[in-house]
Amino acid sequence: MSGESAELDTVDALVQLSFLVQGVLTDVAAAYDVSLVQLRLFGILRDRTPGMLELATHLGLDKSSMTGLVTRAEKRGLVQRRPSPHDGRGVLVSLTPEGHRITDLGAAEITRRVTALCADLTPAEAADLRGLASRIIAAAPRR
Amino acid sequence: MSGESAELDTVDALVQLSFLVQGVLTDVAAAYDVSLVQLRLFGILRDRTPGMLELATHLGLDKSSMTGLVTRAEKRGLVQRRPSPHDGRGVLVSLTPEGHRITDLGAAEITRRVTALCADLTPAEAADLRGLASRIIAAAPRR
DNA sequence: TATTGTTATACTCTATAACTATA
DNA sequence: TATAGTTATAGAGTATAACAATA
Repeated sequence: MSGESAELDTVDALVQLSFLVQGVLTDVAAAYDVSLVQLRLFGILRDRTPGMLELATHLGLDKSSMTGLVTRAEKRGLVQRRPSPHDGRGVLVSLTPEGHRITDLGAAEITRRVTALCADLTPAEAADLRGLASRIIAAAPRR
Repeated sequence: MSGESAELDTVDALVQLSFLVQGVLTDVAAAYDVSLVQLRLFGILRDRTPGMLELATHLGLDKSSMTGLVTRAEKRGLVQRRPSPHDGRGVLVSLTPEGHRITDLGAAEITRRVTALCADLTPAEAADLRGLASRIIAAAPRR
């Protein structure tokens, strides 16, 4: 919440760091002319071919919000809907080759730029940071 | 970008941590029925009484986006516009008492919940985390 | 009846371009 | 001319409620 720099307490440091990282994610998404939510959607589709409800759960959205999200990505040729073979009501969403391509490029760019943020840390310090962050993540309630 | 838990590299750990913290911020904002951007706006107004262009710069928005943002907050009685005494074209934006109230409550709640995220860290570990995060923030290009 | 997904509707947030009014 | 701000417009993203089709 606070202002420029100066001495930061732990809460301010974590909040500002989160804005820094999210800024990178948003920038990278924008470079491919998609939103951060779209990029998260594509990240999920990298490993899976879920239905609309499952996607909505993972992204924390209402199912009705998924319809527009997927439709817009579909119109741009980045994802596709296919009828579920097991359930006549369901559709399965998957990446197209083009969607896969920008997902991979985006992920690589995110890795590059977040790594660059840590350029001033020694390998041991980066490992410390990874360990502390991982413990916070592991302890946090599953969302 | 990755999935559940398992071993995280430094980039994944920072990305997931940023979502965790941003989730807290968004939750707290939603508890007061405002958006995260609104809460950031109020945070700026805590210390200052800027004009629209200055606000737009701080929030990384176009000036035209500020108009609606401020107007919606103004309609809810959380901020107010006053004509600038020095420049007949300008307006100065400030918090109302009610706006100040929810800003303070929101900030306290954020502190509480982000601190809770770190509950499993020892004081020394929290200090390490603060130091590492602060260095990343200090090294990052001013946005 | 319950579940999956879409549609209709309404609102916030955002940007671009054109405009008004001051400087 | 340049600057501060608003308006008009368009589109993404979101939710609620009502709906259709299938289970």
